[in-house]
Amino acid sequence: MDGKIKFPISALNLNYTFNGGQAFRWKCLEDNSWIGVFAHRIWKLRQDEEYINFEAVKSSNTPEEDEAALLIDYFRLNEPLNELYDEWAKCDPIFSEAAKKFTGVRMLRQEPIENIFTFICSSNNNISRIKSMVEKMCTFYGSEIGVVDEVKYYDFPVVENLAKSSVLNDLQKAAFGYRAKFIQQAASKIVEFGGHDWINELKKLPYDEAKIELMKLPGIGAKVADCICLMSLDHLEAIPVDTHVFQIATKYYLPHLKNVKSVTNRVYNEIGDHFRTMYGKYAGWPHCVLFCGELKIFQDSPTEKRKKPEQLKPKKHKKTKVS
DNA sequence: GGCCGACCTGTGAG
DNA sequence: ACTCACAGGTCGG
Repeated sequence: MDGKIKFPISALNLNYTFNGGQAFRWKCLEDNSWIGVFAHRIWKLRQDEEYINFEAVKSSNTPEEDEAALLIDYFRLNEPLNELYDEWAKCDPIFSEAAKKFTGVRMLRQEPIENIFTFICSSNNNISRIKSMVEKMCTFYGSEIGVVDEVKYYDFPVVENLAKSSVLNDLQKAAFGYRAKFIQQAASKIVEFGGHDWINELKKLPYDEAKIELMKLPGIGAKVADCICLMSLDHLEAIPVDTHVFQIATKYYLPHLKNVKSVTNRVYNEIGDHFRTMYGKYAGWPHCVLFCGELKIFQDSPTEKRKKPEQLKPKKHKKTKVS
């Protein structure tokens, strides 16, 4: 490994953080290390009790940087997570319960362009297809960073590449469906608005104004805009209200919304405001912890199935890997 | 301003 | 094998 950061595993859980619906490019390898891309590098991460061990591969034309600092920024390691958990637990017994299992969930600070186009793909879509679409964008339009374990890794494409007119046809052929048009058009608009300067403005604007700006892009409605605000623009009070969050809200906090026909703008804002009133400025973070509790991927693990008895049905042809 | 239906396509449960 | 609802929603009427 290239380096290590002294950081307890109790305050960063890579599994919950990477599989909690924030990012779509991280993969867990058989030796329990994680491999993924950000900051123009291929990262291999491996934790032990005390340290985050890391290895970073970059292309020859990528400038040197303090790579530990890049990790600290990406994982927001300077945020005292245990203290924050304590605060949120005081505000909310439901959080307190979820926090017992979901420790070390960190809001990543992702790259806005990647975040924007990933979440345009996410709408009305399933996780595995979202992942494959993101990888397609990277291999089609991203530059190769390097090879690790005989696998090529690509950077997320620059926005100018996604704005090209040929992208529409390419992505339609690659089965992107109606999102092909959203991607090409959104990229064009971002370039038109000023590219990275526009992105940087969004970070400086107040949350609600940044959200309005984002919603000028095709394929970005309230929910996706909130994902982007929360995950890559440092607006941690954003609460993306999707089907899962709606379920959580009606089950635990706002039962009167149980039989609304659809999540209208009014309902959407009521749910977000409820979380913000409860938790304050960082509301999106504890929301993310609660969200983990709703995800299928984190349920029914053999050691802790206590949710639904009917899921104890015998599984056919289930092969268990023995390591 | 709120509500409703259509929407590309792959995945996974039945 | 073969449906068919659904997937971290958005858009236009």
